[in-house]
Amino acid sequence: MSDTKQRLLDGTLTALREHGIAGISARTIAAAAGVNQALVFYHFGTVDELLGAACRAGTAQRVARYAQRFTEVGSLRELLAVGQALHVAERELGNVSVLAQLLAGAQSEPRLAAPTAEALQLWVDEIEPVLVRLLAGSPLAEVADIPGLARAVAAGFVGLELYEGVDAVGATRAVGALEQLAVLVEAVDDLGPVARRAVRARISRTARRSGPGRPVR
Amino acid sequence: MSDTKQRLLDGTLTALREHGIAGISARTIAAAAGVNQALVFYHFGTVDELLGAACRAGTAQRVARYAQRFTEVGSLRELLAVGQALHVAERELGNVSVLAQLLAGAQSEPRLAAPTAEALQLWVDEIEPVLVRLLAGSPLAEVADIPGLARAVAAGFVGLELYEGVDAVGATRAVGALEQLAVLVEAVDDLGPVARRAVRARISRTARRSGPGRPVR
DNA sequence: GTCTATAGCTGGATAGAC
DNA sequence: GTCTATCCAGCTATAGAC
Repeated sequence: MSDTKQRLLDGTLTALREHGIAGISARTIAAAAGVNQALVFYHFGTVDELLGAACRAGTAQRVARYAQRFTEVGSLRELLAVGQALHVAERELGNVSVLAQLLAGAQSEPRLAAPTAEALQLWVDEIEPVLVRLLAGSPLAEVADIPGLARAVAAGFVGLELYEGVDAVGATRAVGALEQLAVLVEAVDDLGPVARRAVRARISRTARRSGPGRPVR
Repeated sequence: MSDTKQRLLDGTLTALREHGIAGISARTIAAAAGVNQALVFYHFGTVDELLGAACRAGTAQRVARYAQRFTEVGSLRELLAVGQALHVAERELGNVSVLAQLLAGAQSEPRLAAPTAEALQLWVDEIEPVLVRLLAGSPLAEVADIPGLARAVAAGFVGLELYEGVDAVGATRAVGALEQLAVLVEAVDDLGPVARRAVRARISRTARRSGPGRPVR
């Protein structure tokens, strides 16, 4: 990868963090990258193409950096802790708030939809096996759609990132509350056999009754 | 409220839905509102001011429309169903995807932060009493920070809206999985006294142990 | 591959007629 | 209050020198 191309990819992420999707342009990107504005078009054709490429490359890099940590997660609360660490680190250097900006842009720019969906999927692909592992044998796993849950976690994380940008105190509080939810799930998993059977019975009964609640496969 | 002012407020929401925060301008707003471009500045001074005003007014209107339904919610899954209905209706007419756009814009436009935070708070103020009511007597309520949970729900909803724009199938699946989580919580609430005590004991033990998990008050 | 220069357009914002 | 006209900044994209 040529140096200039990489500088443009990095500069795109920096510019997205500083100016948001509303303030992005070949000029703001080039300024952040420290290169000439015309090189955006020489190397990537259009600004949107560069945005898509930066989204893919940047997310892949970040995901690779956290892959190891995900495999070491041993509980739902540890998963939340990794999410917290990721959030703090990425707020400074990274790619998650960038992903939120690109998701917002993709809502009305169809050409951004595919790259952003793929980038989010990279995170989902990390989260999903962790959940499969953590919830193995849990009553929840018997009725819940784990891939769906992984998607909810990834999407919810993006929503919390955006919320954090306008209300840091509220966002901290929200994360704390989610930790309590994780505690509940873990508590159910740690129940004795009798109570556990009761929960399981209750869950499968409810799941059978409710059509729209069944996981989509 | 003068007719033109209202048309501009409505036109702002339409323009945000059609072009996103990246494509918003006095001209696109005026076109959507069917008025002259200069009137944006006459009535609101700047585009950002108009964005803030539209955010407040539009959200207040939508929240009022759903307030009644929130009071009628009798279970967590009914709350999710209201969220679903809201999502479907707002995707066509509304204000939630607009809120996502404004949140994205607010990340790098400090003047948008206050209005968007207030708008999100309007939704939180609806969700919070519902959760208080639904979780009264639940083991979860004893350790969880309900206001925090309401914030997580609102922020997560925004994240799901953004995700839906790039992967509709994945988003549907995510919502289905959340419904299963609601089933779990309800199942715990419906347990007999013995099993219930076991869960409660397990939860408070874990809650005491984990510093960062305690609700912020 | 990288630069300067520029065409052509869209944007925020204002002046001034009505 | 609303319109036309306009200034000027910033934008995408390309042409052409180096």
